[in-house]
Amino acid sequence: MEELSELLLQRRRKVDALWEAGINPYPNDFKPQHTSADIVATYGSVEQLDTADVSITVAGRILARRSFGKAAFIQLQDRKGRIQLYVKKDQIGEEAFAAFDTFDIGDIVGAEGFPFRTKTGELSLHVRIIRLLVKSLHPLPEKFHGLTDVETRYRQRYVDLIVNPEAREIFVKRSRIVNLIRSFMTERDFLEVETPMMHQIPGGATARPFITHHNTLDMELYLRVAPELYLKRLVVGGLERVFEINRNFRNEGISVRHNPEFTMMEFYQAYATYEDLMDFTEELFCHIAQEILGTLDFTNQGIDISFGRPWKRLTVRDAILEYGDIEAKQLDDRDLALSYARSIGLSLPDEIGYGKLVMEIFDEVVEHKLIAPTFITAYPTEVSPLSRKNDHDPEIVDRFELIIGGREIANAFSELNDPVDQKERFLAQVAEKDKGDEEAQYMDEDYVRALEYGLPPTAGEGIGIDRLVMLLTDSPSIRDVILFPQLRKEVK
RNA sequence: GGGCACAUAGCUUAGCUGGUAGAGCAGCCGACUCUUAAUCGGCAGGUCGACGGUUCGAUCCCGUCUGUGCCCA
Repeated sequence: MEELSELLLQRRRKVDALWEAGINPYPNDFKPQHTSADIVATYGSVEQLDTADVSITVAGRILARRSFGKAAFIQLQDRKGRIQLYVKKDQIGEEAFAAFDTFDIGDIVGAEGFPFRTKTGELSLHVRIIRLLVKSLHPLPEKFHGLTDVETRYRQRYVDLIVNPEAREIFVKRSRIVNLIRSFMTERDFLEVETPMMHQIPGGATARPFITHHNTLDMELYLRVAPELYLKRLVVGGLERVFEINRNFRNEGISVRHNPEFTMMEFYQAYATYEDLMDFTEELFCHIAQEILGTLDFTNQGIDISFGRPWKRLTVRDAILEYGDIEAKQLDDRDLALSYARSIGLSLPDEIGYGKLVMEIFDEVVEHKLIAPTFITAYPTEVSPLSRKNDHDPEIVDRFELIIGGREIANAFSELNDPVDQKERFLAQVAEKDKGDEEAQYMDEDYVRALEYGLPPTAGEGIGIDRLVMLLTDSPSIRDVILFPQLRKEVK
């Protein structure tokens, strides 16, 4: 038997007392017909309320209570917001008022009454009937500061959502953003699909997978790191425009930008190029910002960001030359570039490939400096095993990443649809894996076979939903936009 | 994986060069029929994250561990 604090014991005694009095502390027979927002919508603009014959029913959690002996104000919170209730002894009756007196902050109640304005003009509900619907056994956090301890906010998100309206708003916005994306895609004739989360061969991204096991089939399975290879199989199958909004899992570190499971929207459009997708992305992002923020100009963590079009486009090479302290002939020479990389503090093996080296330099000297939306293009073929080679320069691919606020938000490319080339690229990845690169990709024979049937010329893109939500809700950490972020085991 | 910081009542927190803790809110009792961080009087609530060490004595100093945050890889 766990030891309970005085506070918790008091609440439990109240529940016991209710049972003993023949009252169920957890009834389920109350149907609220209105929300707090309904009351405001209907009566909020009416100055003189003559509504004593109106009947409103609401339900919600008691967040605050101000008692005066024979009357009290309580603040009720439901899914739409908050509304003040006025409870008066000579209105609800002696017995009901005695019961009401035992209600605690945190309890869930149902009430019936009529709207009115208090002396100070606040629209409130004048209660005729009030009932306990759920007895809460825990005291809520302090009313003024709320819950600020980040660990508790993440571990007990339900408490965070009860007492911190800002937290709730973030997740309401997140839902709206996802809905906007979904309808934007659907209106452009994209088909929403669901592809496997459990892969026999993890593919579609350079990342370490989570491994799991299927008992009946006695087979190792991997949680997907990306849906890419399955979505492109669908394009082979003739579903020329598809998208999926779902979770990816990557067995990597946790940071303010990384959660082991995170949400991506991936989409593929036949007969499009990566350049088409840059325009498409600008349109999508501007649409979302306009709907969510009402503007294309906003601030994120105190820094001004504008979605004003057109967005800057820059090759990886030009970006390094612009933001790094390095000359072109230095960057273009592998050995000189390697010594430059080491001079800025990167520790890299001697045998590192030139493409990887360039991206290491890019990540170090450029990425965090790109605040305004910027499309970075012309990625090394070596680090892009699923992208189409550039027609004029086989060392680079037709790919871009979108960087906003110093963070990668999207990744897109014209798809590699030459099965012979794809097989060679897979083999190069396998060689890297054999050399010990745990992030290198696996050979996927069936995917090559699908390409052999013919993948239409296609472009595809992945957009990080969590990071997009961070951007539009001004959240400093990915944990603020994921309802239940991953944490270590809780200590008792 | 490395570095730095933090962990005190349900919540938000104070606590000086080491002498075993103080507040606000919440709670309980009492007063109060228009408050909104309601007000007024009283009361209670703490193995100071865990385990070791130093010391006559540790919330405080040292070590290890756990959790969290930030930075780096």
